[in-house]
Amino acid sequence: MLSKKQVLFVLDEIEKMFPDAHCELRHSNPFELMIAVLLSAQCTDALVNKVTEKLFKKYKTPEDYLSVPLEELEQDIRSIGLYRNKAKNIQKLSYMLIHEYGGVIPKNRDELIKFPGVGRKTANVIVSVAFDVPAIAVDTHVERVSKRLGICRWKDSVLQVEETLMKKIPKERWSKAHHQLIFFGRYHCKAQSPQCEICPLLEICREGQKRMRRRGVVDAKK
DNA sequence: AACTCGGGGCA
DNA sequence: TGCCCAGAGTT
Repeated sequence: MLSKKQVLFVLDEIEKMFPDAHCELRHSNPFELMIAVLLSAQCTDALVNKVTEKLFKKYKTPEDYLSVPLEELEQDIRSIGLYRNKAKNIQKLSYMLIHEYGGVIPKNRDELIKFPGVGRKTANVIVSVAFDVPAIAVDTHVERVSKRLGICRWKDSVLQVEETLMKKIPKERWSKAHHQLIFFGRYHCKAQSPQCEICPLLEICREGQKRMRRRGVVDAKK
């Protein structure tokens, strides 16, 4: 596994590639962010942004989401997959927010996870982006990149990946590191086509070197 | 750990 | 056409 120093090298190299890594979900307050992150599950955020552009004009408050029939909210987010679950969760979440939290979104993970549709990953994004609380949300990109590079072990669970990242990265860099790993995973070290040939991290990347060796064998056969 | 929800985007 | 996408809840 990579040492702390090597992990910081990774982050510094990604900083050169993506100096403006940030949350790309459209939102102008914590409540909108909460809705947007919930909608983004198993879906590209470009699509989420397209939907929320209209959605946030129609619905401003938790009360707004409860003022329409479930079927109407479903139609408003229909172009996003899993829309029946998500519409139901948004209304339930809105009800809880009003009746149990006085309309104020809690700032700690343990409270946020109690909301339907909000898991550990979503909660981490909310606290880190909306409230500037240090956190590392492990999604598919962060997990894949961490395992390929050798920051953690291949068979690590999501929770183990998160713990390892927190251990190897200084707390003040957690939130930024999260977005850096996201950008690196989404735009460079893609699930289907990692661009190892032009990757500045190849020299310390376990999976990248393995891939290049495999490719060398293939090329030699030609 | 495996399964389900799911329309849109892309090869 | 087939496969995947800033996951979470249930079994």
